[in-house]
Amino acid sequence: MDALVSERVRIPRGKLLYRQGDPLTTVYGVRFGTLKTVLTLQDGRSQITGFHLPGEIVGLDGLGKMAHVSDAIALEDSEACVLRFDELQELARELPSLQMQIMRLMSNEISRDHDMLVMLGAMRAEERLAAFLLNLSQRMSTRGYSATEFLLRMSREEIGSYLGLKLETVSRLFSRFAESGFIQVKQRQVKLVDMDALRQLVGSRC
Amino acid sequence: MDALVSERVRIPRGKLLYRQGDPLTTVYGVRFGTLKTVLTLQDGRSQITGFHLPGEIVGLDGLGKMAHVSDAIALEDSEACVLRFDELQELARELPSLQMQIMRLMSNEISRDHDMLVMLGAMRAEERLAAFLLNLSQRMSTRGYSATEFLLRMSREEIGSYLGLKLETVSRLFSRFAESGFIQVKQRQVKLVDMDALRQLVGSRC
DNA sequence: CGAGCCTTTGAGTTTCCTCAACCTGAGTGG
DNA sequence: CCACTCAGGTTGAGGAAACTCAAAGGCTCG
Repeated sequence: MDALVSERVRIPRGKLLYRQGDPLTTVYGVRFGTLKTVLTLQDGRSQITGFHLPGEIVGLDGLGKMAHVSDAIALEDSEACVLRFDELQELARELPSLQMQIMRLMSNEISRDHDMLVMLGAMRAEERLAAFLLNLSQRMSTRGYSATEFLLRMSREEIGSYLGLKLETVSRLFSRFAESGFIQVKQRQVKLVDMDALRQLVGSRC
Repeated sequence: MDALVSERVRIPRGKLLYRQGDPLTTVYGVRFGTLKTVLTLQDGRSQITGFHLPGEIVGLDGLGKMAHVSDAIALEDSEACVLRFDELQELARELPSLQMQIMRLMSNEISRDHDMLVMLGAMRAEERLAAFLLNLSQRMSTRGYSATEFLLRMSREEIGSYLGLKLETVSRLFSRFAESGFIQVKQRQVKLVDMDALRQLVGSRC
């Protein structure tokens, strides 16, 4: 796998790694930092389709059209390794396990997207934010960071865009969660105090 | 591709093709009929993640976990061809074009899901239904059916689940669209009268 | 240290949901 | 063949959730 990494790119905060419509010749593995992928409609409305942490692959969604279908933007100074898609394909031919690995990655992305559909389609604002925090917590912990205390790399507005809510709603929810003693928030520093309460929030509703 | 089709299965209306949690050894190509895929939460709430017409592949989302992550249910008497996944993988090794084709399929599904995320996250009820009808129209027409007149295979409730709305809301929207002269509806028979108006609905909002 | 962005909070509004009643049409049994 | 039943669909009234608009305070970064 490492043999594929032909080069690396640094993406300063706020800069694009790729742009909607760019021809797709490469996909990227996030090395460090955080990216968001954003899909923009003709009328200017946009939706964040994902936040991407180190170890995750971005760009796979454009493979069918051989062109990127979203913008990828760095939320903080980040680095990604470049995976030339033709080389990847070449190597996959010789290495069935890699082929399987790629499919697994894509399948997991589909699965993740379906979870998001449930979130946007069937959950209330409160539940969405709780689910978001728990998901982030889980991902941070698998990367060796604290599961309970971390820094949000994204603004309230970006969280809102991801969750299908307005920034004011997100802000109010943070305040409400803090009031209820579920979390502590100081700006973008978040501490999950009562994860069980959050889990119950997500799992509740009948 | 045809060599892969080891067998076919008929799925009578309302019956399951596979169930959430089933070990994944096969994926399916819809032959005729219509399927829905449904993701259910612990608390019983569920979300329809897709409607699947002939020519589409279902089951790819479970590949990462090697287990199905949704239920697939027939909306009408349907038939699917069974693609054994191990054979598929085997053949893909020899046939790079097939490998590419599978990736393309999965990528398209990711892309489609992202469009759904935008719909659920950034669009109003009215826009969602308009987008749904236009999408269905487009898919019917690529299958050789009329782009303007077709039979909905799903109930108002199922449309609602897919679009993140309640059945009453869907019903009211149908009535409103009909009143405005955009469509004609009689039960599940729909006729798109003014597709441009529908397109404008989707593309509006600033 | 100032400018601008991000965030918080409040008040009022809109959208969609909930609950409820009623209608319609397809299938069933007398 | 007709009345009955029942699931699916429509429509209305009222309410809740989230949005919009607005104002003010707090960080961050140049």
